[in-house]
Amino acid sequence: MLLEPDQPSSEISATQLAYNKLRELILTGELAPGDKLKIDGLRSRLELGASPIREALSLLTSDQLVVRQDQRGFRAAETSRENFQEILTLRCELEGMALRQSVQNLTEAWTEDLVLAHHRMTRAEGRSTAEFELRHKAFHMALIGNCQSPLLLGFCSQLYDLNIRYRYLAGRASGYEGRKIGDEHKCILEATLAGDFEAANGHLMSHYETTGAFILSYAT
Amino acid sequence: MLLEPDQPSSEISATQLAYNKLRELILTGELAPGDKLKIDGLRSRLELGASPIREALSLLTSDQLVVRQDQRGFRAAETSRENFQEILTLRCELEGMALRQSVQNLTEAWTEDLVLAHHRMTRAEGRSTAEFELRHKAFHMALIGNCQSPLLLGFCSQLYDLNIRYRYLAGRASGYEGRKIGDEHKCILEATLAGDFEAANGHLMSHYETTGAFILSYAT
DNA sequence: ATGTCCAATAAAATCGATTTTTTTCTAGCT
DNA sequence: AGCTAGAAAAAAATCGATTTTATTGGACAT
Repeated sequence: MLLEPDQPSSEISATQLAYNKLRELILTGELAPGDKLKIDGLRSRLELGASPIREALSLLTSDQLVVRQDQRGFRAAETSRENFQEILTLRCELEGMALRQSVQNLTEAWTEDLVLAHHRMTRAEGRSTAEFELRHKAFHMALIGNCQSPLLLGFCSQLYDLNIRYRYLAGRASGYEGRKIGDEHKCILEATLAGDFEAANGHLMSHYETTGAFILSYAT
Repeated sequence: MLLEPDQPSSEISATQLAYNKLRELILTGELAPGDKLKIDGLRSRLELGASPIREALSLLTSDQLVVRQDQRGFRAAETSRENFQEILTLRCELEGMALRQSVQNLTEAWTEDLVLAHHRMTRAEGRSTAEFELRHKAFHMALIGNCQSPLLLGFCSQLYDLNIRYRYLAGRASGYEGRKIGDEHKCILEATLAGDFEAANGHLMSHYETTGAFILSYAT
């Protein structure tokens, strides 16, 4: 018989590790927009060789979180009011599209995924920001996860990340103060479970627009 | 005085070179769907070191042209009928969206871009496939290039590439035989220049649907 | 003073070699 | 025969060092 030797949480490649860490640093603003990302600096900061770091930076470039300059290295992508608007608008359009398709294909299995994702998010509300943000994204992805288009989901995931970066940059918790965020999610969930696309989409869009307006009011 | 010493066409990084070549090889099917992409093999084939090749493969992974497997290397992405359908559908939706916005913002400068792109495409008709495909993509990107959303353009560009790969795989020229492709483009162009989104979109969509049907009829 | 050229420094990009991991092959066992 | 374990081979992933490219600072000439 073959026993699994209790994999010691390694198993993950240095490239993946670098990607995860750098992504986190940029999303949270610890690496600020426009910052030069020197290979040597990151090498000592992450205690990794140049190769996995360069690979990770290449991946982040495709995610629009990093910009590569000819032979002059990498920087964290700049931010701007226009860029934020663009992300917000496009996100609404693509997620609306994906939500419509998801609701059209409504199944019992997906219903269960949704309920579960929502439950996990509410349970994570008290915990760390990182934990909640993870569950929050999972919930939003679950809402559109039944759309039968992996490519569209990938685009939405990317836009979600670009958007959340602005929320971090505007200061922690911003966008959520003074709102019953739990209620908003509940409305979206219930309309979706009921198969009512128009209602669900309305709630979802106003959820985004409200958060967006908050963030814009904070921006330079 | 400072003379430009007639840059000897280098200036391009090994990574970019690897990216361009590999992308071409995969799009044209010279590297077939599912093919194992061994670093050593590519190293000798492209006469480059491992680092730029790995970086290029990472970028192509984000493009969905390559798939990375844990610590088991890279392969050319698989193809399937469903995947093609997904690409086609999503492309129609996103390009429709982008075309609408482009037409709404119609300007004299953009009009000129369009006419120019169309002219270059028609002039390239007799020349090499590579030359024509370049101009063909440029024309289609120009049609939606006035939409004021770089992110959306990026998505469309990616979908265009994924789509054209299927056209190559179905065999050269497929999708175009027995059609007056020039006329189709002309219809799209003229409706767009006239600011008639509905007409332009109709022509564009049927252009894609027709090509799509051709390709599907060839697929396994 | 201002601008240009050149040397010195710093950083990016790339390569070759080493280390890990996966895959393949073979011998031994039931 | 079929299966498992372990050795050998192959490939991926990573590292350290080298090469190339960009940036900085200073001397010289206008």
